[in-house]
Amino acid sequence: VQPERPVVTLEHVALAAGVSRATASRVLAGTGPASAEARRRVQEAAARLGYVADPVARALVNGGGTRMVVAVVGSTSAILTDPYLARVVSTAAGVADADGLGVSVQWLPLADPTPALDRLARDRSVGGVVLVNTTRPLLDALPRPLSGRTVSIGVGSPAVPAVDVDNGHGARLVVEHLLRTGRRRVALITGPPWLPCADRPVAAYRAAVRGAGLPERVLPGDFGAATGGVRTIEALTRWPDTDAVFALGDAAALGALGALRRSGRRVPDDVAVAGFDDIPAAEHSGPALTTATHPVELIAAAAARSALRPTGDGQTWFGSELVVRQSA
Amino acid sequence: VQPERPVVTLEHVALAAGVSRATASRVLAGTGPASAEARRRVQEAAARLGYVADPVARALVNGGGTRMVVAVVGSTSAILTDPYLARVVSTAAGVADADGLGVSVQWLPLADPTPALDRLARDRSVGGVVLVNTTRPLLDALPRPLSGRTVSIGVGSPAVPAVDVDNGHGARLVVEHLLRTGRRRVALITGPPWLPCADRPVAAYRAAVRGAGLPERVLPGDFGAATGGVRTIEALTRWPDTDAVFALGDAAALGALGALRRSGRRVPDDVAVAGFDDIPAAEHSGPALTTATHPVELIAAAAARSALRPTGDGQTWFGSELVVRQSA
DNA sequence: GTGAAAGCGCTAACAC
DNA sequence: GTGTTAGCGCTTTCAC
Repeated sequence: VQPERPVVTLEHVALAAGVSRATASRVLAGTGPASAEARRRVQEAAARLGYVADPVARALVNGGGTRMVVAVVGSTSAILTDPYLARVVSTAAGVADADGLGVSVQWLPLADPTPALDRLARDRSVGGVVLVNTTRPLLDALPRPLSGRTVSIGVGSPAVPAVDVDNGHGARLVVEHLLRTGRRRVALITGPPWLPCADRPVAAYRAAVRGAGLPERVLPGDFGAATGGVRTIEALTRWPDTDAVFALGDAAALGALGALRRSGRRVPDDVAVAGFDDIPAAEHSGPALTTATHPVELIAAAAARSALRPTGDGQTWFGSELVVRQSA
Repeated sequence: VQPERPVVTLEHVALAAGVSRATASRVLAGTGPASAEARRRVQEAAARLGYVADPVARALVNGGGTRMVVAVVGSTSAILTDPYLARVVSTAAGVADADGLGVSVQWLPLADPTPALDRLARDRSVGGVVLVNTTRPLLDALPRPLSGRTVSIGVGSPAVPAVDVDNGHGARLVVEHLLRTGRRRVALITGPPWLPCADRPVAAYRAAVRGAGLPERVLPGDFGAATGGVRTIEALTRWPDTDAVFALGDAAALGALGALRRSGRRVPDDVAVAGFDDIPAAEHSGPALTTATHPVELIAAAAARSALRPTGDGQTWFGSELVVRQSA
């Protein structure tokens, strides 16, 4: 039972304005010439009738698709419930709405993303793709038809523009803060090893620490709180004089906080903890987390916009700022 | 420069299978009769050519729309960056993807939602609507064409089915836990007064507290951390013997935690704090937050599904469970 | 059971 | 400038 739907088509507007459909279309779509008089009458009629162009018909004829898909790479589909991803999708959905487009989310299996990518390339409803957590091999294997309307949040490639936070700079700010406040043995808990956009902050950490003549202590993480806790204990076992833990990702840092609390260490007295991203929860942990900002909404909006209308920019990095709270 | 897009249309499949477009359509769409032989040949051809029906063309002819919109009521458009909303949108986007549909988010001004709703009703690309944070008046003013493909997360109406967490029961569990553990002066910080789905937990609180012969102490909140903190201090000023604060919404509870810490009270020793929703951050606050679960993903998925394909269920409530941590 | 033909609502050539 | 004429890719009567 299809409920009755309003039927105000271009035809009606044209009729009411006393012009042809073509003229009405030109006026309303803003393409092509039209006399001032015609323009006025069409607009008046459209407004009076409450005409809204059907994005579907429009999409059919000019082939721009009807949706943008946010495709996220991960080892399991559990990545789909990630809060960070949710913010990206939600922001993209707000941007796409302005064009009458929708947004979908899909999981791209890290192990074998090709079938999913091919399906995306074939699907003519897909107007643009925003890749999240991409790897270089995946970018290089991107089906031809997708290039030009795909943008990556994270690492880019010659064919795929990238948008991201300047996490190299953000990480440097955090490490410098740690050193400035007297920390001398800083351990770093990284993101997943396969994720290339998490390499920049690691490099920044190494440079800063080495530059100060201090030891590099790097442990692989996965952005998760549980792993953050485990690696923290590991660091303190392996290097008992560790006086600061810097986790890439606030969730991991919160995990570190929990592990330290359980093991009887005082934060920041015994060991300082810093995170990255400034998620909402960072403000409310005990103690509140020192971290660096990650303007997810800005990044997602920029990515969504350029997936829909390619800009030609190869690389866009948004700034990251230090947020000093209690934990470090 | 429109990049080359794959062009395998029904026409090609029909040609390759040696049948007419009509027959190919019947086979592929699964509607109408077709001989076993025709069926086989069409399917083989489709598979071989990698044919994927164009959802846009399909939508144009059968009018189901190409997207679902999540419309959220709020006093300002800032509501669009709410993490809870993000989880709803992201989940809906996953569900819609299965149908080749996208999802958009729109803000419905609390003060005057009508223009936005009318636009929604007129927009033929809108296949379904999921309302978030609705009010009864808004539901009653829902444009006709929208009914039947709209579902509300929160409060419902005769015309609009509702999906929500059973927050009445969840709130009862929390209050009972508080009383069971010896609390006798429990203050409640509510959600925004205009939000009807936040009434059930208030009623549950009143019933539980009154049933135990204890005083009712209700303060209006808005789910925000800042207000949570302010109201907590207010409660302790007005009723100094308050020994527990129950905030509807974990963010508000986290705000309460922060305010208590700053004012020198110990949690849970001096006053217990409980929240509602079990957001990710609840686990990592100091102390970790006692709360009740809110299966947002389950709810959003159910809502999205029934917006797309009406089920006829009037009201669906998902369970809420007590999560006891350190704060109460 | 199958094909021919008529649209869905819009845009884009191509004459006038 | 403006109207006429074709389609975009699909589903769907309606004859056969």
